Amino acid sequence: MSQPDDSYHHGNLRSALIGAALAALEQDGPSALSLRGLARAVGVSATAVYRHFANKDDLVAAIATEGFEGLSHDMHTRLEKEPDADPMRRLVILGEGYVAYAVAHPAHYRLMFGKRMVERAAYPALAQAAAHSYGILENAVADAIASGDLPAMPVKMLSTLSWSLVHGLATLSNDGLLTDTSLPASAALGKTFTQLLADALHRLAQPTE
Amino acid sequence: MSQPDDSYHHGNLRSALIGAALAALEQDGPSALSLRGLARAVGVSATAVYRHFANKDDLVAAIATEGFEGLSHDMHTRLEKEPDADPMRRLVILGEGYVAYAVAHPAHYRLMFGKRMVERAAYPALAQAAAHSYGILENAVADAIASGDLPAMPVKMLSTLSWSLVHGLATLSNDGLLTDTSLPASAALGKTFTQLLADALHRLAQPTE
DNA sequence: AGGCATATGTTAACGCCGTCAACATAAACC
DNA sequence: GGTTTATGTTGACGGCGTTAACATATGCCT
Repeated sequence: MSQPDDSYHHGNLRSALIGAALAALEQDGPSALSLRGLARAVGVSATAVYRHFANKDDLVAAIATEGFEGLSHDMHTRLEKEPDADPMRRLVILGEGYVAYAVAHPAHYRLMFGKRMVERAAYPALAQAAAHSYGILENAVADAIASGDLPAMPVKMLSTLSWSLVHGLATLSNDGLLTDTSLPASAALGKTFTQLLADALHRLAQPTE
Repeated sequence: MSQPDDSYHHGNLRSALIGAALAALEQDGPSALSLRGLARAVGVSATAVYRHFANKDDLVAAIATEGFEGLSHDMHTRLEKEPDADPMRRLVILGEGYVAYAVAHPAHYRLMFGKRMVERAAYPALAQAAAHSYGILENAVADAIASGDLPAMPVKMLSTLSWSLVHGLATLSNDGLLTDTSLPASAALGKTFTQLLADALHRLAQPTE
């Protein structure tokens, strides 16, 4: 009679709140997220939230942290599906997966990079989760440089370049800026762009041959 | 005794409000932007704002519109400074300028792509200003394709790719995600990345030579 | 110049929000 | 069994966006 997940005082409020928050996010967008609304949705008084989160930023940070963990998990899973992929193929898998995750969870993704999260320093778990996600990319880039598939430039440089590309595509798509009908869907663009960048940089790494 | 800019009922409230909003934005970030606060700063009652803006979104849209106009102006100015630049050089100028503008006005830039602006359809002036900014980039990409400097791919594809890169870099920088000390400043990264992408795509456009 | 229509601004109020302080109750532990 | 601790509630405060009703200045028409 003690599942790790629910069953005590009033149910597992903390995770119930996060669940309600995710639902509200994907349904009504980040601006509609309110602590009182969540409490209402879960059937609890407004201030009960403060037994589990110091304040709204704290809740948002927890959700953002979950987002980065989900992203990392997603990318690992995709990599494991192709164990024999070479470094460049792994990079493309990551880029494609990154964009796919972002467009599959637009409001969540927005929250992960939202305004209040600029002070990540105050939320170590969030900072660590974000750093871990980035680390997956950085490792793949480092491998591709080591194998000679990418130009011999600083790892952080090429990692940031790649991250910028997929993050930019993801946010443009989630913000509704890519409405041109002649363009493929954003998830497909993620693959195309990553592949294109990989090919172009690969070519750059082989000077004359 | 009738300058076009101020002097009537209480001063030019509309532009005073926008000015106060920009100041508040750069100082305290977008989340601290409140209509009541602006009214207070300008020395006017809270509801006076509604004589000039239908609601908060309307104000934000006006500010975002100004942002895109400023961005377009900035990019045009940079292009005019190098009248003899070839298509690829013009692309690099645009990419560098884009990032420079974003990091010079971080809060303003965030607002331009903020959550509430997803419904750009409701604000034609904003949609048009944004489309114009994008058009500058698209023209430059089209020229570079026509001159054979970029691969013969759909213009919108390469334009969106370029935009994604600089937009991603800009937002990552503005959100404080590029804290690695070994990395150059974001404005410099803007130039580096754009140049790198241009070189790589250029190389891709010359298959075997 | 006088008078009306319009543009602009104010006061008061509503319901929402985040948050705090004080109080209540259930669980856990000795 | 009684106390500590975790969890939840009520009530209140000030701030927010927004509306309705009222006030005043400006500008236009004759």
